[in-house]
Amino acid sequence: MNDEPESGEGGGTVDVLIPLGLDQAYSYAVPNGLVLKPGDVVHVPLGPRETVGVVWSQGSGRGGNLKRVTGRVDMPPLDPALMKLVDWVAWYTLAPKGSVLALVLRRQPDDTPERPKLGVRLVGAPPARMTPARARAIAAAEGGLLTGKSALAEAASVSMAVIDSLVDAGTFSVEALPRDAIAAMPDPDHAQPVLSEGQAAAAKELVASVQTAAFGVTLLEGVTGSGKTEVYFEAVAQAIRQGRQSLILMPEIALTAQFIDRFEARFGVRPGLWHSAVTGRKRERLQAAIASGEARVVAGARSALFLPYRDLGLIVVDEEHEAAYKQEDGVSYHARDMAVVRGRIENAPVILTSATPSLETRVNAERGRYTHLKLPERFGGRELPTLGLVDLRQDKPERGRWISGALIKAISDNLEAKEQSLLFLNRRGYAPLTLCRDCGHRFQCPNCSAWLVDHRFRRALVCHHCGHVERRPHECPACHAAESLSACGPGVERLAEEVATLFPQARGIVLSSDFPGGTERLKQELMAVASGEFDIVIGTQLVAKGHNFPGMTLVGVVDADLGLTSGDPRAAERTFQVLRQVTGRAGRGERPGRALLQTHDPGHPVLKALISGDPERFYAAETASREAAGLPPFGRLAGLIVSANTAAEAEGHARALARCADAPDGVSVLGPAEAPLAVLRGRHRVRLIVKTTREVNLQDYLRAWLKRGPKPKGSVRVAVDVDPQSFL
DNA sequence: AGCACGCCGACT
DNA sequence: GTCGGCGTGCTC
Repeated sequence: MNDEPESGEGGGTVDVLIPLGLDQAYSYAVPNGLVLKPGDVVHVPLGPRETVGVVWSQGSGRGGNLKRVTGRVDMPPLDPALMKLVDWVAWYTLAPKGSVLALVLRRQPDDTPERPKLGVRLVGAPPARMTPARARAIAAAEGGLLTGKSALAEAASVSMAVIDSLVDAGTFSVEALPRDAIAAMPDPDHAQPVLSEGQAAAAKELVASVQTAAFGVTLLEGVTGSGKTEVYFEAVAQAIRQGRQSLILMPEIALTAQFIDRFEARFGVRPGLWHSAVTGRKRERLQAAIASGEARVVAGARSALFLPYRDLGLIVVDEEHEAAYKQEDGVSYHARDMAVVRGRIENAPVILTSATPSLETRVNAERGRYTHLKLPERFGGRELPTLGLVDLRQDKPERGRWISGALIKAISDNLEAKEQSLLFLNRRGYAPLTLCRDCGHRFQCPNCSAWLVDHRFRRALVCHHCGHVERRPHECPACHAAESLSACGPGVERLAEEVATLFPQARGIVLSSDFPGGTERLKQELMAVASGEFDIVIGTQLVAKGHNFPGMTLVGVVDADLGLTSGDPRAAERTFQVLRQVTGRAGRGERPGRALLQTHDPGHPVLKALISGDPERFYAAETASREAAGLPPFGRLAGLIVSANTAAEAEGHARALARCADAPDGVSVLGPAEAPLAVLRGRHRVRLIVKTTREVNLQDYLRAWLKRGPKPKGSVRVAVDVDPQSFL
């Protein structure tokens, strides 16, 4: 029966990939009686211990004295499509194959036995001694239904002790609650959505793409409130009708109760939820349900991409432009791109949704590789806010002030009308720079080249790059002049000071990621803002997305130029996206909204595109400016990260890489001069932008380069801005 | 991922 | 003189 009679091992040999940082599968002998095929999960000896691994191929074994496979693991085998995905992602990200396999195999260190949740049921006579609390508990359990113990206690507003006493009295029986269904069957016809004409047309196209069951990517573009979710739900419904699975990828923070409610309203059940907070047995059960095909719809963060779906019929990437899709530690990949690749491998249509599509996605849409569907209007007749620029050269705030006359007027009007205002400034702390008026000394981070940000509430100087914190001194450390330190520029804390001076009667709040009291308090405050408890919100990026503020009718962007001048090739794009998001916060309730953006450069193409309301204009402007700067077009970029211990070392590596990369035709490095030096936790990382033409396979080139050197001392990683479509 | 080996800083 | 820091290398 065996093809390899020469080996003493009747089963021949297999190459086993181990989920560790190994790029090559190791060969093992297969003991007699064991039949293994690619995809099988096995136990193998590795050095002094045992590990799991996956049979990657039949033996190309090196004959001789191989260790033997210990045995098969009782687990469904990896299907060929998933193996292909692992191979592809490893090749593309330059990560060892084993590291990518680890994303798929994710062994949860979890031995917690499943603790059945206990419920109680009203079965017996009331107890001899009745008390008001007992009566309430019995009333709440009326009907003889099995109710969760703690839920019942809460419903009757009694303590658990009361329930327990009733159990002892024989009034209640204790039974195990049925395990909550991890993946109930969604009903595609549970609730028919009401779609506008435009939405229905887009939905029809998406449904058709699911019906053909062929790979294809559709960009579904529409502003917040245009009903993107309802539209792609129709594609999900179609996949359910066909008995196939759907994956909805979303940024972790987007997996909110709000989304789940909408899903439940449409399909009658909750989707399978996959994110970092789902752990233990629940995670295991969901994984099993996904592998068996029982879980029809999975909504998950980026790691859901590597789950073993049995029959994937649709992938949705919600908010495709979100930076959260980038994984930068370990295997660095962009989940949106890998989703497209998985769709191709599984032959499933892919839907990307966004209000502000990323440039690479726009490029793909423009080149016709993606179908582009637009939902132009806000649903329900709600108007988009009107946007206006304030020219700070004309309307100049006083020295040490940052709010222009026009914006002050707008805020006062809003206060008078009892409507909320949002002041957006993407800068935490009090002031971004502190200097000595006497000697000109500037406070700089000892690790990085960045200025230290004054956090006055915390009485500290903080580096926003590496997290370095020092006390804010009273005298200049260079010239020892007393009381000479001066804050330069505004942060949200300083802005709050100005707001308090200008509008002493207004109720204001500062919302930023260093909100005192942590995330929980922050959530509470967001709710408080939504219910109208504050008049003026001063916030960073944090307020740009997420919570809806129905009473917010004015958004003032304090410094719209911030982020337009940085050396980062994606800075303009990010600025455009965040400004579009934050200005879109105005007028989400009953009343129409408006936004004022303060700028020193009203003619800036990014701002003009923003004001026009047409994102295509931003894309056109960016393309033109990149061309003018001699930068390669988007879609052909790779970021290369080189780590080193000193700035000089990093610089040297960068040069070596640049020289090396210049060798083949079509690959070049936009040298270290253009690569901003960033320092992370005391370790310098140089990011190089490598450009390639489509004729040259950058991945293969870099892989070859890594093998033959000159090898830099630090680690080298390839970031994930390359466009995988070029290689599909 | 573990685990060994190996090379420089502060201690019994 | 050693203990121990973690950088680098190896596991069929």
